[in-house]
Amino acid sequence: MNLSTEALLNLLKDKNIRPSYTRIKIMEYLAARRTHPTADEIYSNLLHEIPTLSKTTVYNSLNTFVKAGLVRTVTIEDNEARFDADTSDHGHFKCDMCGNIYDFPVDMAGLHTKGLSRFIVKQRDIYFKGTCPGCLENNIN
Amino acid sequence: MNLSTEALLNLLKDKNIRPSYTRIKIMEYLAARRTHPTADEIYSNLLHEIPTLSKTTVYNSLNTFVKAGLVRTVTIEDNEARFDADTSDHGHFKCDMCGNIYDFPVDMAGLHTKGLSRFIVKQRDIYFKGTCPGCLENNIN
DNA sequence: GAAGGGGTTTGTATTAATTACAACTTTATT
DNA sequence: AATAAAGTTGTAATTAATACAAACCCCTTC
Ligand SMILES: [Mn+2]
Ligand SMILES: [Mn+2]
Ligand SMILES: [Zn+2]
Ligand SMILES: [Zn+2]
Repeated sequence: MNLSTEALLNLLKDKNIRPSYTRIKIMEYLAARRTHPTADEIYSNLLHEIPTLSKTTVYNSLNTFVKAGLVRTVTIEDNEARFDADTSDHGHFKCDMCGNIYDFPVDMAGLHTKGLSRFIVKQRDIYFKGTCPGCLENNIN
Repeated sequence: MNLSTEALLNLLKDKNIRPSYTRIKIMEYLAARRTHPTADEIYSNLLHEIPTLSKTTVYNSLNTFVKAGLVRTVTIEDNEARFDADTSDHGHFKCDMCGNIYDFPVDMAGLHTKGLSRFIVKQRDIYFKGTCPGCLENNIN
């Protein structure tokens, strides 16, 4: 990730998404970090830069990106969707103490499943939960 | 699954969950099917049998079961939680046409991941999306 | 440069899943 | 039977997400 603004502009154009100022800012925000933010987090953090920003626009833009395949939804939590500009194969780990969501590499080709021979699989999501190294250290009682 | 009512009763007792009539009915409903119902589905379908049932009770019971590890939450959709009395290792496939959620076997031990050596993993969820065989057949245009 | 049109953004209202909470009921204990 | 503890219920509150119409922006055409 961490695309240049120009590379990002072409990414949107290729998908026939008009690269408006707001969309670029939202996409830049997502592409620049690994934090898998919620729509609300994106809205709150961009409000300083774009004082007229509406939360509906954030949702509209994110839905546009997801439909185009530029962004993936991370549903590791049951109460709110998170977003990820990294659409390459990887897993997500959520720490039950700090709430952070970490990326980790997964060998999708080596993932052995049964009974799906007649299914068409379009998307694979792998979600792990537990405790992260940082929280394990801080929690030496 | 498809436990006898007695086996189910012991399951609850072992976890120090008092086996009330409502809880048994909810647990039986879950254990008897593979459909991964929502809280609302459980509520609607049990209302005939338990006319005084409250939706809050369904949520309370499900949360109790999940905390005790008797039921798992399936967050394959971003808008509502689904529930599963089968807590053994298996994956979930959601068909984007009919919306059905299917179980499938996964070799969790053979799942190769990297960078998690210092993490404590407590839960593993595997969610696939695509089209199921039934919908593929019906859709021969 | 005014007029028009398509796409974008915005604010507000609405929907819907989930939780909070206090009153009420049932079950267990003495 | 009295009392305490746990479970259930109905209503209100919370909150993520969508619906929708008005306002806005940008580009083309006259
Ligand atoms: Mn990620
Ligand atoms: Mn299942
Ligand atoms: Zn942590
Ligand atoms: Zn299907």
